[in-house]
Amino acid sequence: MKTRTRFAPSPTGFMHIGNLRTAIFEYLVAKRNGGDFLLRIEDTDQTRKVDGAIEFIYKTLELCDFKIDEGPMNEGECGPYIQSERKDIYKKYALELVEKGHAYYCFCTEEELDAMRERANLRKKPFMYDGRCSKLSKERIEENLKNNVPYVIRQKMPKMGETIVLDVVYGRVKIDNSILEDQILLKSDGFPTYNFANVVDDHLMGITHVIRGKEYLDQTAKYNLLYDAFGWEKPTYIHVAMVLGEDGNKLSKRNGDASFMDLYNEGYLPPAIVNYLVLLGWSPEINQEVFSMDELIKNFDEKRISKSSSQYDVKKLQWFNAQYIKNMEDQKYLEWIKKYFHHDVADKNEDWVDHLLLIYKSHLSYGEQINEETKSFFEDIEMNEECKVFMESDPIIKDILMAYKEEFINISSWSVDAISKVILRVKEKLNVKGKLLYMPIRIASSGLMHGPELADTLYLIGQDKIISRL
RNA sequence: GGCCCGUUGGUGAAGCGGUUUAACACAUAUGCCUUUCACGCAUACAUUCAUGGGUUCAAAUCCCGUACGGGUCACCA
Repeated sequence: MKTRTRFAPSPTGFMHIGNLRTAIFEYLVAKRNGGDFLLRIEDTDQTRKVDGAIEFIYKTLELCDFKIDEGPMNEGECGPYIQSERKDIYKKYALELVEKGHAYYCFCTEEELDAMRERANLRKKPFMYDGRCSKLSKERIEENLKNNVPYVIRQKMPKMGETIVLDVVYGRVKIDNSILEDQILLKSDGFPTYNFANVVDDHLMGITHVIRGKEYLDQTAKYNLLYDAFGWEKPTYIHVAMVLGEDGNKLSKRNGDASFMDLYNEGYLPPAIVNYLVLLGWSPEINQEVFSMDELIKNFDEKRISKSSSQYDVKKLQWFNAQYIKNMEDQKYLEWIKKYFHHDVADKNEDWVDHLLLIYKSHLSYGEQINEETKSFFEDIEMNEECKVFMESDPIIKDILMAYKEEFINISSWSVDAISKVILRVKEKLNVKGKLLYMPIRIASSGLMHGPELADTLYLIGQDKIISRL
């Protein structure tokens, strides 16, 4: 059987890295086995829909270099790929279950349910629907339906015994049937619930491997019961532990910026993000960390997904990103970094800009950083305390700076080479070296104690500006 | 609260009963290199695998309890 996996987000227009990481796993499982990766939109909750969300998801997956074999914008045989457009399908299958005696009509109103819940609360008992509507007579049901009494369809759960869930990561998990509520399959608005839609769609779309967050592990018992009721073959389940935020808490929109788009907009490269994320909760058998997509496909093995949750760590992401930046071709790098570079360069020529950007290539962790790093080339400089302390640490520094100034004024053709020679001459003239030779001029010209190659830096700041800053 | 799952260093993690005096990577610290900073390179960083017991000649690795963390119990997904 051909391996088929699916990414099934709800269209909220927001994708945090935990979701993305699930998509990565789904994609890799499919491609590792030469299978298909599908996109399905789970919009059964009509209140959460956001315009443009589908395009947003396509864009995100495309940036990450995931090829969608079937989805709402490139339909295959199993369409539609948007759940709200499959309403009739769910109803048909829900009715089939009623027919078979595995589900029943329930006419309890939300008010009635609330009251039951209230009563259970008072007795400090957890509430569970008691299945009273499953005992309704045929005539009563007929009559209610004829009178258009609103209804939901509930799944009939076994009251005894246990259901076994087999999972690639967590192994064999036993769930007591007595805790399973007669869950709603079809809501009174005719839409299916998430759980029901999932089972029906996964089966109809030929999904062989279901990869999802660990928070669904308990629910899987209900899924299995549903598959059994239909007489369908169950998929292979791969539940993955959560990704936690840097503070060790659950990721959330509020508490940080762990969204793919935010990272992308800050100048993190999608392949680096993917590479970082895939290693969060999964480790390859070989001792390697930087992987191309092809290498990932070759090396991925769902059996090596870890059971415990892992914490997101920007520092490591930054390291990955820096690796990817360093490995870019210069031309590609320039094209890319210019999207993030916002300083006003109207009065500079292109070579100057390229030169500047290039000397920072091996210094960057993410794109946006270029603006802060190159600030001293565009704005007035401001020394911090550390610099001031250094500048006053030795009286000879004044002489050193004067020497530089004189030399710079005398340079007739301003070039990196000429500047290097000046540095050498100052060194001999005043007999200083190391920090004392470099730091004064570095601080005076850029206001910083670190940066790329000094001669390049001075060259780019420009003769006039340097002299005036001295 | 019931049920389910997890627990190796600041972080990601390897490890699947003996060759582990716990790999590798990020971060951190120090040194080397470049007559500076960074880049790069090198070294250091868990006597110990949440904890208590047990099984075994031998346990991070198997079993049980405890603690802690997380998840789940909707006409949300």
